[in-house]
Amino acid sequence: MTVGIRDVARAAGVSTATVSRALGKGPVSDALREQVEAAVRATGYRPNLSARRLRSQAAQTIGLIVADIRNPFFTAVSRAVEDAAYQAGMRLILCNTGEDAEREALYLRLMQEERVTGVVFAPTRRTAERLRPEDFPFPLVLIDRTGPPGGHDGVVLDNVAAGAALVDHLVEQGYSRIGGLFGSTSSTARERCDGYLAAMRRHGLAPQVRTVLPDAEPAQGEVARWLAEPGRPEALVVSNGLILMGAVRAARAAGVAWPGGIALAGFDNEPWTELVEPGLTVIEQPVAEIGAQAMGLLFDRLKTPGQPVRKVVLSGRLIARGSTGRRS
Amino acid sequence: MTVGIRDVARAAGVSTATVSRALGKGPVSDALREQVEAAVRATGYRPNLSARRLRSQAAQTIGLIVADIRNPFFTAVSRAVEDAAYQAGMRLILCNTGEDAEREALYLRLMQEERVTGVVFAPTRRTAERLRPEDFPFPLVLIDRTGPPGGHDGVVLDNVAAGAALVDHLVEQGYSRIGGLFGSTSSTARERCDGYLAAMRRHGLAPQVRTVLPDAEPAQGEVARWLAEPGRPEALVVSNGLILMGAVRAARAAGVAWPGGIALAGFDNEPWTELVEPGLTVIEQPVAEIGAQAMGLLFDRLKTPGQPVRKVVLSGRLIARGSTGRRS
DNA sequence: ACGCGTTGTGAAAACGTTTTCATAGACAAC
DNA sequence: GTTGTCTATGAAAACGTTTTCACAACGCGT
Repeated sequence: MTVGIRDVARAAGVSTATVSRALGKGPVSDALREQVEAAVRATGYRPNLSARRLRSQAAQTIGLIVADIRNPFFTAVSRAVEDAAYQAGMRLILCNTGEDAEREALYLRLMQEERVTGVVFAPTRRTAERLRPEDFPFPLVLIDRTGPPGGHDGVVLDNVAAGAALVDHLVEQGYSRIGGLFGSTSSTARERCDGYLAAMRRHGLAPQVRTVLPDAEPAQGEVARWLAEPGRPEALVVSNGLILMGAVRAARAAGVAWPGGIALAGFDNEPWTELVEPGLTVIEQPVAEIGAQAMGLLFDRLKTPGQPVRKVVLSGRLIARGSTGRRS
Repeated sequence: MTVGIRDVARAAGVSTATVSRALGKGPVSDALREQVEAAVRATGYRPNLSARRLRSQAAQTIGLIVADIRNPFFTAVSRAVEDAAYQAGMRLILCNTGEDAEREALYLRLMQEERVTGVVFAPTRRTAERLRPEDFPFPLVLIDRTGPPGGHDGVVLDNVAAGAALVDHLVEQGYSRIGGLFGSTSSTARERCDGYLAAMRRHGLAPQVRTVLPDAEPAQGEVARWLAEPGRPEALVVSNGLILMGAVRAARAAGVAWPGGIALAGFDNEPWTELVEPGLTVIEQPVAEIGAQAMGLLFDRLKTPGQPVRKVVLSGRLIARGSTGRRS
């Protein structure tokens, strides 16, 4: 039925071993190599990667496990990861967990069964805490979210500093009743909250924190409720792009303009944050570099398994726009 | 080193065949099945999927090949495809081509070598034209873009109708000098252009068409140039979300307000199109359904290989917003 | 008591490669 | 001329499963 390496061997008048070597990097005379290549063209042979993987024990595959590819942060990171992977001759298996610990476990098990070369993973806080390196036969690089210190390689934003930077900026612009709305599932959101709290304390201001599932709809609901309350904040710091979108929606729906009605500052410099008047103040994450660094860490560990665990901490960049204009 | 099925068999005191059957669906007595399950737990056995695939000739893998996962249309579709795939117990291999025909060919070859169960593919026009079913040993479902009639199953938008609908809407709102800016690489863009042209003709208006690489930067540049010309249009129809973003950017940069300065209408109801004042008029595509239908077609063809080629044509929905407000 | 299908099991073949091992030949050194 | 070190090659083992095949044990109708 399907043409295999033995068909090629027969057509070229050589052994299967020689075909394998000619196609790979083994030592073969130029004459035979050409014969083999001709035979490959003649037969239309395509190697069977499952067989190759089984025999050579090298999957040449990396797994990418994120909460939701529709989150533009993960979209951008995944693109960088994919580029690096294919550049290294590896394929990418994509998994969306929807912030669900059970699916995380399921996919991690799947990765073991695939015998993948490595995994890039953005875990929920719950999973990150019980992630033990010795349970995984492959390098596991954490992105965006981080686990207990010393566990796995990872690349994250300096979330505490970023959270504080937003507060500092708002204070500088004349705001003092600053609320914080953070995602409930990730260590990242918690760190950003920590930064927020530290900065508020430093400025002698009273923090108001709420948490929410990190998606647009829950965030919109929570902000709508918040805006309707009597002592509502003058400014809001939120912990990611989806929540920011929910907040914008809620403010629009409530007819609250900004920065007049409520100042808004968040994370992720998505294209639309510049476009929605008068522009949203955000911390820009170096998304492409996060993905590239993650793959870098992964390849390094493959090359030098014994090396100490490394965490790359990247800095965000504050982009001030109209949504945090000076308080009048 | 790594624990295999024979280790489990030894631990359970049975043959490897029995282990395989106990884990799969073969007939095994309850007693032995329990013994096997215990042995699996005890040994921490994880099946090797490469070996399983090699032997059973069922890859349980579907490939997804798109231009760029960062295009929100593809992001949303891919999420739907992934959901359907994992629900059916299959994994997803993701590939970005960047609208490059060479990479498309590369990835299609990769899919053959992976012996995938099926592929969902959004080809460039160039590739779509030379896509012959007999070259592929697996079902290939085209999304968004379409090939020559009768070639492959596919699910697309009714692009001609959608392109015309935007023109009709603009005419109704009082515009007559309506330009069209379309992507240069996809059949989709061409069809939307056809719809635009037909509608313009029907209304007795003179069309002005330009094409551009379907990404935000090229589009922004083209629109900026266009706006600077003397006989510039009063309204612009563009063929996808990225181009729309470029157009908005260019209008902003040129200080041209809308709908006053230039009316804007495009495709893809991304969240930000509602948020950027006064809202952008777009054709909404049923992204989730496109992905789901594609997988449906794929599974149908696996079940009934001989059935005639099917093309599912879905309708877009016009969402009128402020960007095409009545011409004053 | 006999044949006969059914069911559960194990031995061994098969899947399509890569890799190990053995060997034949070429060439250099003594 | 013998020995030794290469290099290119082929035969066969190996990778870890599933599947085929053979067979024993069992219940059933005659």
